[in-house]
Order: sequence, then structure tokens, then C-alpha cells
Amino acid sequence: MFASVENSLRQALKALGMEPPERIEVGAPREEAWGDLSTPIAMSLAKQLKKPPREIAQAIAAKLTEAGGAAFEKVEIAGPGFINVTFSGDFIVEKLGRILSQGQAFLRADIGKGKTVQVEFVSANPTGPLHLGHGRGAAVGAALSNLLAAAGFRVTKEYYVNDAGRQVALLGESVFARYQELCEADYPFPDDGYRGDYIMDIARQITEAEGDKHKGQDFAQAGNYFTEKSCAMMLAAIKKDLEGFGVAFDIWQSEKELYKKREGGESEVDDTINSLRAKGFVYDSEGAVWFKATLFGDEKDRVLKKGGGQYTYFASDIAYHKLKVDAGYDELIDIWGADHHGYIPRVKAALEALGYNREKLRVLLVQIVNLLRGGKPVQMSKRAGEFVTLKEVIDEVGADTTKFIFLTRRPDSHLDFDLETAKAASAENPVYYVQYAFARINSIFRHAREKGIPEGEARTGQADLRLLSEPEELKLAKKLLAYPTVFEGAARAHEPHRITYYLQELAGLFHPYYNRHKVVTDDTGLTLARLALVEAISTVLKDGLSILGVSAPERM
RNA sequence: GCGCCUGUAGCUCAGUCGGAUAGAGCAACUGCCUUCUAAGCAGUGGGUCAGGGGUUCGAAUCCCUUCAGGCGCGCCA
Repeated sequence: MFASVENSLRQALKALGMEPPERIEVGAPREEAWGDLSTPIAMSLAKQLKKPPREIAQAIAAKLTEAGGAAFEKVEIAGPGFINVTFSGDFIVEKLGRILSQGQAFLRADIGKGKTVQVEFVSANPTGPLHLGHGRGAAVGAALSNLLAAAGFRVTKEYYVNDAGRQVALLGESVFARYQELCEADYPFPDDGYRGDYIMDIARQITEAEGDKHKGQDFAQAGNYFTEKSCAMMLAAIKKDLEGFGVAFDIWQSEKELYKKREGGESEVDDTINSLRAKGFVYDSEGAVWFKATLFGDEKDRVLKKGGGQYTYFASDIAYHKLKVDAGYDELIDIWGADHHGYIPRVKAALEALGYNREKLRVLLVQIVNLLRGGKPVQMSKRAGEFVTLKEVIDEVGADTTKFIFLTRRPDSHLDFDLETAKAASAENPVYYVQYAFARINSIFRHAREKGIPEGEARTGQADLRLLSEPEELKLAKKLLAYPTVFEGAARAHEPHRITYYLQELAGLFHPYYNRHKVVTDDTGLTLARLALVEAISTVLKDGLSILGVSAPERM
């Protein structure tokens, strides 16, 4: 709807002999009474044209009125030089009909055009259960993936599993120590080991499966088994938690795989480092192997291989990102916790050094979540094993509510998550407000069915939308027609939260309408028209909720 | 010390690429269920957009600076 006015504006400007700027600013005016659409274009042009803005606005408005034809009810000049456009009722209603006839195709802009994009998110180390911060990443990543998929991208969701290195070894040793404890053998618990109860649970399960067969063994001897087993079990638990949150991945990429020697005796990581070395971006110093990250804008050079001979996490991460680029994706999106932000320059530096476009990778930072209960911070210490897991939060407040809370914030905003507030089954949870609108509409449908009103095409096909003449109805129709613009903006900006706010606003128009006007009445024509309107509302609500990954219940 | 993020109503947060008189929910207060679901509706009050400078016809938005909070600056992951 906005796009058509943009075109009309372009035509108008050309007709006046003005060069239209690349970006034509159009937006909804703040006050409803000012119209449906507003542009400050005349003021923007005032300087270069050396004419008063209102004079320019007059000229543009005249042309615009011509170009718009019957679509516009009026075109006005207001304030310092705004051009305000009000659409005609017929135009609105005609467009509304397209939501019903075209459905999703009308709502969603194809901006991806089949391009492939990979979204990597969560990627938590399999050394413990997911916590709420991971949940935020999961909610945002899944919603963004849905959004991009709906916008015509071919999306692959990937979880990078850090199943190699010291941290998982420590997990294995922690479990090993607990296992020995269960076997009444003596093994010192590692100093910085993982102390959560889940470690004991894993040890117990191993005891059940293996008996005391590893009793008294050396960790050097049994370490691999314990590490691999613990890691696999932890990963299974993580998958289950994500499933419970309604988040699924297409690929689980193992870090360990990147270290596996292939036929030539080299691993993916070896190859990557060799390739960097061949390009002259690697040097040896103080017994370690370094990457010249400073050549590509990073603060300092970074170690790839430690003095002890092991690769750093960074080394495998370069290999991983190389793998992603080589897989041929058009775009890569990484969703990281904000505490890793210092890591961005080095990864981008590595991509550039490898000869790739560093802009191919976009990193979306998700801020830390502060968990509160009744306004007081919940103390968490991963070392001591005291923390609230994502699963516990979902069990307590529900998956839909948890997601919705995450998706009503910009990802980079610091977030206070209060368990008491979140689980209050009141309107304090805006998610219910939106879901309730959907449930109410379904209730209307059930009622209509009982009254013997036909359904589906037989119903919508007969509806004469011009009968929708209440101000609330036109407002609702306009709001519905704004959805494609909101959708497109959200997809382009990678900001699912715009959908969340839109849905709340739409529900905020529906509820008063519901309260004031009956949809199903004795007036058959009006009933059919209103049923068509609320059907369009439910279509949009459902589409938006599905992008957010939030359920749309037909009853509440 | 340097870098990144944040600071908007009592609380939690939106605010499009710089546009008109600053927004929502919650909390507080007053009303509304014989009627398609009251998880709802109608109404009231609530602001130095952290402070200060600058750019602009116009700034919550851009620039500089100060203050406050968070995070990061490892041969950790």
C-alpha cells in the first residue's frame, strides 16, 4: 500500500521536473486525523530547490492527486510542509479483499528470492543444561529463521557443537569423578570441574549401563569413553530442551569433526591454517602459531596453536566459518551472546584473510538476561552448579510466554526477566492478549457455524466488504494492510520484534471492536462482511504468531 | 586505561533513514458480564527522552563530552 504511493510520488516529482531521491520517505502520521500516510519530502527538497516547503508540497500534492485517482480520498498539506494522504474507503476495502483471496502471498514480501542463508544460533557448549540466556538466543534465532524463510530465503538452521577441547574433557572428568564416587572408589574431583546435579545424573546412568567396570581406572585410560558418553548425553538433553521450546535445527555441526584427520593426514583445521599460512598471514613466535589479525583491523594478533601444540578454539572457529562459506550460502548469520562481541573482529579478519568477503557474515548479538523473582535477582553460579535452567523456566512460565517476552525486546537490549511477572496469568502477559484475539475470532466462527452460516469460500466469496463502514472496521482494515510493510521491514532489518509489536497493536484494535460490535447478527449481508474482516484478522494473527514460533490456540 | 552495548512514565520496554503536540503494557484509581470467551472493554492521572554542548528549517534519533550500569580486552571456551 505504501509502495504504490511511493511510485505515485516518484511520478509526481518527475512530472514537476524534479529528480526523485533514492529514498522516498513515507510513513504513518502520528495523529490518525492527519490521514493514513505522510511524507516530509517537500521539506527535504526545500533546501536544494530554494523554495518554501509548502509551495513545493502544493505542487507535489496536485500531481499526486492526479496520479492516485480513486485510491485517495484526499491529499492535504499540513504543518511545516507535510503531505498527508487519506485513502478512500473503496480502495481500502478492495485491498482487504486481497488478503482473503491471496492469503499469505499478499502478506509476505519475497525479498530473499530463493537466496540461501544459514542461521547459526544457540551453539551452547554441551557441558551443562541450557539456561535462560540460551533461550533468548533460541527464541530470536528461530523467529529470525522463520521470518527469513517467510520472506523467500532458503534457510538452514545450524547448531555448532563444541565437542572438542578442554571444556568437554572437563565435563568427562567431572562425570568420571562422580562415577568413581558412586563405585566407592577414590578419584579427586577436578578443581574447576562442573558441580551441577546433572553431572551426578549422568554418572548414575553410566553406572546403570556399565556397572562398576570402570571402577578404579585411570582417567587417561577411561577418559575418552566418559567424555564422549557425557557429551552425547548432554547433547541429547539439550536437544530435548530445545524441542520443548519448539526450536529445531537442520544441522548439528560437530567441532570434533573438524579435527578428524582425513586421507591425506590433514584435518579441516589443518587445511585452513595451512591455507592462511600459504597466504602469508601466519607466523611462529614464542613457540606458538599466530594469525596476523591486525592486518585486517583486529586489535592484536591471535594465537592459532598454543605452545603445547593444541589448536585454540579460534583455530577451529576459522575452519568452521570457512566450511560455512564453502558450503555456498549466500549469507551467514551468527547469533552470539553479547559477551562474545570482542570476538567479531577476529573472525571477520580471518574470513577476509582467507579471501572471502567479510560482509558475508553478519553477527547478531543477543544481550545478557537477568533472571529475577519478585524483583530480586536470582543468584546463579555455573561453577557451583547453582542456576535456573531454561527447562525450569519453561515449566514454570510456559514456552509461549517465554518466547514472547524475548521477542518483545530488541535483541541488543539488556533484559530483566522476572519469573513472578512472567507467569502471572493476567493481562500482564501480552502474549495472551494476542492469542486471545485469535481464540475469540475462532469462537465467533463456531458461533456462526451453529447459526448455519456457510464456511470457507461460500462465506467469504459472498461477502460484500463495502458494507464495512464503521470507523473501527476501516481502522482494522488499514492495520491489516500495513502488515506487509511491517513484515518486510522486520525481515530486512533482521528484527522479529517488530512483528510482536504489530500483533499487539492489531489485537489492540480488535478487542475494542469485538466489544462494541457484534459480528454475527440478523443482518446477513453485514454478518458476512464482518466475518470476512475477522477472518482476515485471524489470518494475519496466525501468520505473525507462526513467525514468532508462538502457538495460536483456537480456544483459551 | 581502551573497545562494544545500554540509559525514554513508578516498573518492563517500543519509538522506522532526523519529521508534526513522546508511545504501549503493567502498576494506581473509576465504571462495564442475561448478549459471538471479562485472559476483554470504556475512562483518569503519570515525562528535564541520564546531564551538558553542537549540527539542522526540525533531534529521543546524528556528532562531541560528562555521568551511571552491563559486557569484553588470555597460548580460556
